[in-house]
Amino acid sequence: MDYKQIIAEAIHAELHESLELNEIKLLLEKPKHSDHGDVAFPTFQLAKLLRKNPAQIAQEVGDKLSSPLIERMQIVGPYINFFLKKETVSSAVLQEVIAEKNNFGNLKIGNGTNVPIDMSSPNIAKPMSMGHLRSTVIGNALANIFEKVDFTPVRINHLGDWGTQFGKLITAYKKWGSKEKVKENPIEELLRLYVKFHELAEDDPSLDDEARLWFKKLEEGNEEATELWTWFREESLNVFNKVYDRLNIHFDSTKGEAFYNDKMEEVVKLLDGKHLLSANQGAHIVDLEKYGLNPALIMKSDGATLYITRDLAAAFYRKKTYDFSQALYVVGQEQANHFNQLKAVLTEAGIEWANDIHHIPFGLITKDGEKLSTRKGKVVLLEEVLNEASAQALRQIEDKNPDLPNKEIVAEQVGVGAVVFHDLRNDRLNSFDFTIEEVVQFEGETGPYVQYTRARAMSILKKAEASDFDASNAFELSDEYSWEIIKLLQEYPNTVKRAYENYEPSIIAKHAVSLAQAFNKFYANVRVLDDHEEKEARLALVFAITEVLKEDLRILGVQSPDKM
RNA sequence: GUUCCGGUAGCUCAGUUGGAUAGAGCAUUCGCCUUCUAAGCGAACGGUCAGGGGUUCGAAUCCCUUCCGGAACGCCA
Repeated sequence: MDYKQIIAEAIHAELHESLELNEIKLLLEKPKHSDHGDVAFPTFQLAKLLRKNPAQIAQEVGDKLSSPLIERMQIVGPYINFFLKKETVSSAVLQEVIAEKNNFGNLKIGNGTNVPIDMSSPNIAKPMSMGHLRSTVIGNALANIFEKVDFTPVRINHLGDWGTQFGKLITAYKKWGSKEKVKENPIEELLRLYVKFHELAEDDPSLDDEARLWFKKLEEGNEEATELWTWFREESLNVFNKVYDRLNIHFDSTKGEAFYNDKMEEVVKLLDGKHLLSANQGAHIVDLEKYGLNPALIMKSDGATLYITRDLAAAFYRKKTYDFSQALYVVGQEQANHFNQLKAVLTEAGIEWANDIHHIPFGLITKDGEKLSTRKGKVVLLEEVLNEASAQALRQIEDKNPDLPNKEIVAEQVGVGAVVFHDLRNDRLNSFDFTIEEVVQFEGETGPYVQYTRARAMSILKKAEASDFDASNAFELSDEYSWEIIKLLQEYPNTVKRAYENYEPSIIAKHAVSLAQAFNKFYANVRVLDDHEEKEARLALVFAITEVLKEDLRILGVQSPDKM
């Protein structure tokens, strides 16, 4: 139920000569303080229009208004404050949630069109760090949000399985590596080799030459190089998949950078055909000065292609394969320049879908104030963070709820939930300095707090043996505590819409926290299971809470244990 | 140097399109488990919204400017 709409209609009935219906709706606001009512109409704009004192207008208009939804009105200076009939609104909102269940909040925006989402994209032979977590969980949450508003998301893991680093890796492996050690501990060993390479290459430039040579061989299909590359890739993927399983995130495509090796020549031809390429110090560039950007380097002086060439090839491939309405790239904000270039090159080439490409940037994670860098060995390993979180959750369960069945499973859901939720609860673009204490928290505005809240609600439903409700019943609630919940439930579709429009999962996370806070206040002050004339309506409210919290968490990629 | 992000309570952050008295969580102190899970609830403490100008009936929010922090800026991805 959209009560703002109904209030707007009531006002419009009196003011149709001065303002359009949606103008009125835009003016309506949600007061910050509950003693200012549920909806407020400020009359400043109207005062300007009618050249009258705003307080006077409020008085005159307010006197004439009426609607079955309005319990009472209060005119405070230039504001008309509306207090809604809690019973009527509660019933309508709960009927809606009960009828729609987890589909509550679904919107018809995308017409089912495809939206490829470039996300996660770890580099082969390197460990997954907290930085990859961000791309992975933000991408997954956006995929869920897009699905909820009727798009068809395509989760693409654009693996970093190509590039000059493989030349370095092969060089390092041949010099200092062993098959046994890699088999034993693939990522750790490959990382050790990679770090060692960089350390020694600082004093010995011949190593870089050798690495370049090996990469060249790899590009030319040299057997030994290809064999090593394939092996590194396989071992790495096995390790990654374990983490993805724990996060419960899966991909529709794992076509990585290597997949586009044979598709870049076409890009170069296309750009050349449009006379966009110019030679510069032996390299081929697209000049982007008119976009205020530095030139895009399409081909190096040695003939090798670059990152942007590959991403252009990928963009064309995705358009051809998915005919997308939008294409998202969930990649750190430090690559904003790259995506600006990508769009600018496509625009220069006259590609009409260039503006459907959206870079979804996110903030940097640092450790002790320093940027994480695999090369320097400065990493926060994702797997270790998840392990620690899960272990702490298990300790918490042993302490607070030792009789809980399936402790390990719940501990994993709670621990991983804490980490994922932490990454999604704030604005994507915020940077943060990593500390395990902050990430693995179970109290306050955290994932486990939301999970716990829902588990308490589930427990009430179980005791009442209430699992389903008839949406045609009336569910009239009158107390202040349920009213706060009702208002938050009512906002849900708009919350989903805002999350979609802003590509911002944190809007969902904030809604989950607000809802959980409102429910915990209700829980502390209102008895549900006691005999009371509103008991059935209260149970329905509890049911609605469990549904919407679960849906919020599902969108974020967090599990909802029924007990914890 | 240029461009882009950011600066709100001790710490981490909210603050739809500009609206009434700037809000949470953590931390600290103090209350609440014979009643639906205390991973909870309540209370106290805590602020020149970085500084200065401007636009407006009204600015944390928009514009200009200064300061501070971070990032990016052709042969890595």
